[in-house]
Amino acid sequence: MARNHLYLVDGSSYIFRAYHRLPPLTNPQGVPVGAVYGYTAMLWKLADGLDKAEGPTHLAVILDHSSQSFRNSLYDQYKANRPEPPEDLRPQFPLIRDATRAFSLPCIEMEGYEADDLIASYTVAAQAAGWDVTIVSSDKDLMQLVTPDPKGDEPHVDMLDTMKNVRMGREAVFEKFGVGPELVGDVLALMGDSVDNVPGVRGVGPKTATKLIQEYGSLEAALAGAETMKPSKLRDNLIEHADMARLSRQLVELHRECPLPQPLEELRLDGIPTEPLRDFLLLHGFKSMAARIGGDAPAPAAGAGPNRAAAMGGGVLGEAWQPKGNGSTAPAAPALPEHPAIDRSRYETVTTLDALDRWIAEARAIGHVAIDTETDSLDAITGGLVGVSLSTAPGNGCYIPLGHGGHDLLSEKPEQLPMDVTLARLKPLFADDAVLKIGHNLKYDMAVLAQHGLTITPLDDTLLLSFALDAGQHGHGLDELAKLHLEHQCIAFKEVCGTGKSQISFAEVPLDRATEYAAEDAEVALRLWMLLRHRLWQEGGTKVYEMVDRPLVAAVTAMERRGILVDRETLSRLSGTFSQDMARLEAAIHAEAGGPFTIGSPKQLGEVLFDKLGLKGGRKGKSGDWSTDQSELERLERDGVPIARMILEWRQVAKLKSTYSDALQDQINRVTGRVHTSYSLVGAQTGRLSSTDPNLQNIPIRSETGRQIREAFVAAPGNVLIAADYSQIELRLAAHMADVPQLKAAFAEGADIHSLTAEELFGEVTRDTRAKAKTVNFAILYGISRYGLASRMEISNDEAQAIISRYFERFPGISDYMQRTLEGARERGYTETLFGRKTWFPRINSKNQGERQGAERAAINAPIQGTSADIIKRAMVRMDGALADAGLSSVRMLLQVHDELVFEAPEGLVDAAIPVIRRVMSHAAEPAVTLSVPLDVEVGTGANWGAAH
DNA sequence: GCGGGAGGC
DNA sequence: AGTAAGGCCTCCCGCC
Repeated sequence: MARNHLYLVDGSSYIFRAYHRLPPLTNPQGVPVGAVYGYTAMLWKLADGLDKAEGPTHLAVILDHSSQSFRNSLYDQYKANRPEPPEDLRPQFPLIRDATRAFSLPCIEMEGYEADDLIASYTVAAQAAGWDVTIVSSDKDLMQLVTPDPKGDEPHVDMLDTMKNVRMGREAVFEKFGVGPELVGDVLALMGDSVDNVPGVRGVGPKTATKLIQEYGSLEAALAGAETMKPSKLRDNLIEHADMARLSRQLVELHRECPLPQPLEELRLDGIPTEPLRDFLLLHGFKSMAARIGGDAPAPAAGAGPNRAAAMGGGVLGEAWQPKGNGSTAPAAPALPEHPAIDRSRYETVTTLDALDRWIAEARAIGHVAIDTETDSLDAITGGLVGVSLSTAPGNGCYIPLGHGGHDLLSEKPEQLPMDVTLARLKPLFADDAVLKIGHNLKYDMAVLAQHGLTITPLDDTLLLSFALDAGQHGHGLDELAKLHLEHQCIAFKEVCGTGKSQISFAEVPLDRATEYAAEDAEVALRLWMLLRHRLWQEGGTKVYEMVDRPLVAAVTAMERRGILVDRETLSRLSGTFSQDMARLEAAIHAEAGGPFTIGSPKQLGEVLFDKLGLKGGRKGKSGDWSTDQSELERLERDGVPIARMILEWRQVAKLKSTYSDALQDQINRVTGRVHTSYSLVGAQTGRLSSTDPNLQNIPIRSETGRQIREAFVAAPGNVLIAADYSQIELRLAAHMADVPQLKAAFAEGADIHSLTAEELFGEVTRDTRAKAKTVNFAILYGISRYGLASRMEISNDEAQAIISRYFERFPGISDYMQRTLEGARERGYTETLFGRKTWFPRINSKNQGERQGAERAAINAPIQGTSADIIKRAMVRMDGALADAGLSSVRMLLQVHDELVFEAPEGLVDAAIPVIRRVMSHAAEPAVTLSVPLDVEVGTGANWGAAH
């Protein structure tokens, strides 16, 4: 018999978060109900988990009765400077009680006590009765209640963040505070809380507070130890504000012995009467939820898009709360309110400070704002800011021109606000924790604004939202999404600025036209955000978005801005050598061919080789031309055709020269003197990053000639480059995900994985069998076929098939994994990484064999490649903080190459940096995922990138 | 603007 | 019945 499990819902804090995270819905009476909707859906989800292992047997909602509590008598400033809740949130407070009553759930509040104290008291009482407790909240104060050290069968207390759908136990508390729950109060007392106006100690934030408590073991010990600390500002502050710290400790202490207004047993959850609930849902227009109760509720509107499938799930609630088979019964949302069509004539051009302030106030009042920046070039690192557009709701938008005109002596500079004054006013808004900034590819806007000292936080990015939901389904450009989701055609950039030679800078666009274009982008981003946020929340996928991609924006922006130093001299010397090599080879090739032709033209080359010279065995591609690819030329070379080798060499040198030694010189930024690549966070369907302008993820390394290019990537004077890469990460993940005991054991022991495979496949380990085994291992990751392996290994299809069969026999987990993955992809249409990142495969059930097989191979590869991408991204998100915590802020992460991170560090700090880098990377999967294989990280250092390997 | 070819993981 | 037959990318070039 499972024991009782009490869920305590922190209703007051939930509604604030729901308000900021959900679209501003209104009910048929025009009352805003976005937060109420979120709250209702959350209750639904919780009550729906009734029969599940971790689900509630008892449940109560706890609310703040009033803002007065014993804390006010301790400290009259407590919560004194809390801002008033936003206008459209206030009417939603009483509705929270209505919603709770509609579910016939107990709603507990008490004069003079805050919700936190009631929650603490119920938690303690339930624990004493031997119950488990889950606190539904993300309030950091409540983390003090999490059971410090769950042993065996003792009842436990954890927290559940329903918005992010994550449970937080002791580990999560550690991750956040660096100490166990029992010391959280001490940390909180030191750091203070500006929202609640808990004073703390001046100059002590979360980092220092954690460090002090870790070092001294408690607040009192830290205060006592201050006297013996070495003289510093911190020491002075600790001594001077010791009383404030002690007062703060009392303020954050939870009152655990409040009288319980309702006894524990009365909180039992055993069925929800449907009548009052349906009435409530219909009253507020939550139609699809109402429809799922059954009865005479009207069916959701036809064509409700993504909501429809969920709405047709039907009947869950009416049938005594049986959870559905797969357990993930996110309630369907009400149809989003119809917004008026986009009307560009309503946009405002902001040219006065009064108007600017009005927009800023509007953004603060509503709690979110969509932003977009316009520049005079695509280069975000040094491009000039031309204007900023804002939108706070469907139907509005403005453009603030800042850098128009002045480039053309004939045209006058239009009337506009001064840039410095405007940015000074926008700066606090863009950094305001209470105002969510929405945009499409905010990494670009962040880079542009960073030039002026502005930061953007917190943020939501519609590009990343779309990617989290629909990777593999379609592109994620703003215009494409507007067409797809809003049925709206955006003004194209080229309609405003033209193309080619006659293209003008955005700074030259007349203000009326610029306003239409720029404000439209902001409004479209805002409307998309409403839709996509909502879908993400319904369809799942928030975890990877919240924990990985969203925090990555700032990390990647910082890397791009840092850039990497490239030595022009080295490159131009290489270009010279390559020119000579090419001229020499060209002469020899022409002599051999009996006349000049364009070697770089595969068409001409094919004709020369197979028609003119009459070489045998060529094959033709679908264009009807002879194939002249590497394998074809290598075949000719083996047949003793000397021109083949020369052509191969010519191609290699030509590639290196045009793509790297020549092109990279042009990419050195005039202003910074460094090369700043641009990373796309949505460039690869699997979740990998991609790099462009220039692509720094394909700098040569395999050939000796190519490797010389790497030597041009150098550390700044006094610094060293550190290259850290995951060893065999994809094979390790395959071993874990497919659960292959031999492979896992080999990785655990640090054995050579290709040798092990060679032993298993061929019975002996030689240079030759090891090389073959390596090829097979990689082919497996890419979704093997006997044909592919045969051509790669230059053996017959039958031989290739025999090797594959033997591989599957030796490692049965691999073929099971492939089958499972494919079945999942066929049924659901997508695959998932260990962290829950989805990739869609719309062609997985195609009737076209080629398409289908291609999708199958991709589907086998995606979870492995994608999990690897998730892991290195998690490492990147944590890296700067970890380095800073270790006092290594001057160690800078510069590049990511899929399984490698490159850093630049002052010479004296290299030895200190390496263990930090290694630790962050090798533990990056944790705590979300515990791998059954170690993640080894190989680290090299050097004056240049070539030497660091 | 496409496709072949080649650089990386 | 026979074909084509390794995953994820970006960049350059010739050619249309």
